[in-house]
Amino acid sequence: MQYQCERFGLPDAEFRCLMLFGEERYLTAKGIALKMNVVKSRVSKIIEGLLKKKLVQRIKDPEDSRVSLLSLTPRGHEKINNINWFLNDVHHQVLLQIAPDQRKAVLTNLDILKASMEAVKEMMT
Amino acid sequence: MQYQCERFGLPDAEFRCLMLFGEERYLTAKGIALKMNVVKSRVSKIIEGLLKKKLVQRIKDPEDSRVSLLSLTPRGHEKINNINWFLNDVHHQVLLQIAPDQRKAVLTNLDILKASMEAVKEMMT
DNA sequence: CTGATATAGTTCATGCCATGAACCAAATAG
DNA sequence: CTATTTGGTTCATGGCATGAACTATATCAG
Repeated sequence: MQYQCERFGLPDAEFRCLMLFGEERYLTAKGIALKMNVVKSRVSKIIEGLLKKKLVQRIKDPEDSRVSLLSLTPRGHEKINNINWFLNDVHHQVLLQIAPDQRKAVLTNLDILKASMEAVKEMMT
Repeated sequence: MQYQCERFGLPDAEFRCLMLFGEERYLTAKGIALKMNVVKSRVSKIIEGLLKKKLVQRIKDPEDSRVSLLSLTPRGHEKINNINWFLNDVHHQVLLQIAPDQRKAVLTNLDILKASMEAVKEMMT
């Protein structure tokens, strides 16, 4: 069902992890755990899959030999580009479905809703 | 992480299944599979959990002895009421965060977005 | 009526998602 | 130089979801 992430031949978690490298060149397991909001043991597993698929590579941090630095391989870069291309296309199509004079309103109202939901979430701690 | 469904002491899938009984008095495994969009074997598992928690009960369909009819127990009704109460409260609070003269706009724009996304989804078959 | 087929459910093996505890090794603080 | 903290890995556990194999009942065709 929800495995349309299959579109890119990646399990969901690996997909999300891979996309993090769009923002930063090097990531550590800890950093990924933080960004993905999962525990580090989970990250180990995810990285394992990505390494096996040769989408990321791992080098030792010269400054701290406990940490390993993860970065994209060429294949990883290529994959991300494909994904972004697809995603942009979909977003674009959705916007095209909306009457031109409404597009802006939809977007700003979405932001308002988001902010409201986050405020409530905050309140509910 | 996503287990805030823990709030109601139910795994996510059981929660979603339970809520289906708000719409209909009796459900069959097949019907649940359809509504939840999962395969029937999965439904067996979910029902098992709900039965063990005494939230739903099962009787034989007198018309067709292959099917069993699921319905809420009193505890199940009570649970659903609690959940609905909570959900309504949250939705209400979110609305309260939005400036009164914007509320309607947010809602209608959300509908527009939803429709657009569904249209694109349709197109992409 | 009877045999073939369709339908409702269960069980089992598999795989992904996520957590938490135990553990190792390197870094840092006293 | 110990003691503690920190970055990672491994393992056990449990929820989510699928698909194949199987049981039992229902229905259809001859």
